Amino acid sequence: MATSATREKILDVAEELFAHQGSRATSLRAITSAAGVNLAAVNYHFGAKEVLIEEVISRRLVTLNGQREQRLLEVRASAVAAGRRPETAEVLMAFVEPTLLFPQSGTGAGNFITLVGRAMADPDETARRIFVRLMQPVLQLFAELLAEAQPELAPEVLYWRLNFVIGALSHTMRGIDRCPLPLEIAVAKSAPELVRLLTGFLSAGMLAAP
Amino acid sequence: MATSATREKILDVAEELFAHQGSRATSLRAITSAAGVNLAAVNYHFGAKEVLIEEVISRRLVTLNGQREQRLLEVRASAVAAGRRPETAEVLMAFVEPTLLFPQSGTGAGNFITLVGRAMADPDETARRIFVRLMQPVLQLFAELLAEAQPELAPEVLYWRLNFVIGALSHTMRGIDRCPLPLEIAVAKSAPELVRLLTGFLSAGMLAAP
DNA sequence: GTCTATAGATTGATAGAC
DNA sequence: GTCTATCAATCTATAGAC
Repeated sequence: MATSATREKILDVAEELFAHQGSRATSLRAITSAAGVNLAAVNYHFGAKEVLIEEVISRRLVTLNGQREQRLLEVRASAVAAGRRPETAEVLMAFVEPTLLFPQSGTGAGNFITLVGRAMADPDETARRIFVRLMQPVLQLFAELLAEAQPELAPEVLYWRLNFVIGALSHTMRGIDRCPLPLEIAVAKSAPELVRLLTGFLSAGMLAAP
Repeated sequence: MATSATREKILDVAEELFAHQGSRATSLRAITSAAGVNLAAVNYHFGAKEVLIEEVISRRLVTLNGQREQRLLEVRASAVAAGRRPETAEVLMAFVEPTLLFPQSGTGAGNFITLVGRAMADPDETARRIFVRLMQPVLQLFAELLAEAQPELAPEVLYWRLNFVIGALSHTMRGIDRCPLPLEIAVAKSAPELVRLLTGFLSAGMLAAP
């Protein structure tokens, strides 16, 4: 049996604590006491802390990447059907929108987006390796579609611009429930507004003359 | 006496290990054995691990932020002298160029840029708090100059675009000595090329119609 | 300033009763 | 499946000889 009330409770609490402190700084005792379960339950259900980390990441990331992939393939299909190239703006929207709207998809999903926004920058090998492996296919597809939208762009320019896109997006993900930079002009924005602001910024950057 | 061979050796090794594993995952034993000094030397020279972390960050960040501030003030001064507004592209260049060229300013400075690129996303409160405090003044100045360059931009749009800039830059900093995203088209670039690519991308994003 | 030795706390993981 | 109790390892920090 894959599901169990205790198992799910552990996953939910671990997700929240990992998002705000990192997996390395979060002890199994902190998780089990906050979840109201016994310390030994973690090892009974997951075997090791590393497996718990992997499960916390993959549980929702598989779903999110499925949404991203579907949106990207729809963009490609409708471009092919119309006999045109995909547009940079719609490719970016297909990746960014599911990501920033994901917190609305279920309780605790907001913690998950913060967690994933940190995963790529995480100095902890364990978490980063798991994350990169799960992201590789959809990132590859994302890169292909951006290349189809701008075939005139040199591959290395496209590669680094894709990195700028991922950097801006993951920073936004980390700050989605609070203002990321502590400045006087800091103003919180709703997720749909952030989608619009971010895709507008990124489209202009991608389409800039090299 | 502020300098000592042992003290500097500890700082250099800690900088490298912190950059690649994070401060939390790096034990004092790992630092002292790699540095070839005694374990107790850390507490003799710094008093506590937290102070060592602060020292590693501030040692070079004060210098880097000084360069950034000087460049930003020069941009403002030359605009005032010419009776015009600062240009978005030159403001971005004043912040980005010293950052990405900093690794050439001394041995081990490349590790520092990787470290700082991670600091803002670091889940560890200690490192992030130290970092944010040191960054606040120059970030404030950076935001002011971007606002002077584009006074028509609503403050909240400017705030979030500044976040996109910082996100893209810090991601680039993390990957300056290797390719950040594991894709087939990954190609390493020299620091001056990255400066040009990044500022071009960011200028277009900042200047996009809202 | 540098060393050995160790205190004192916390960690991930497990054994075994129920 | 859940619990108590505990092991073995690791960590930061310090005391005190040299």
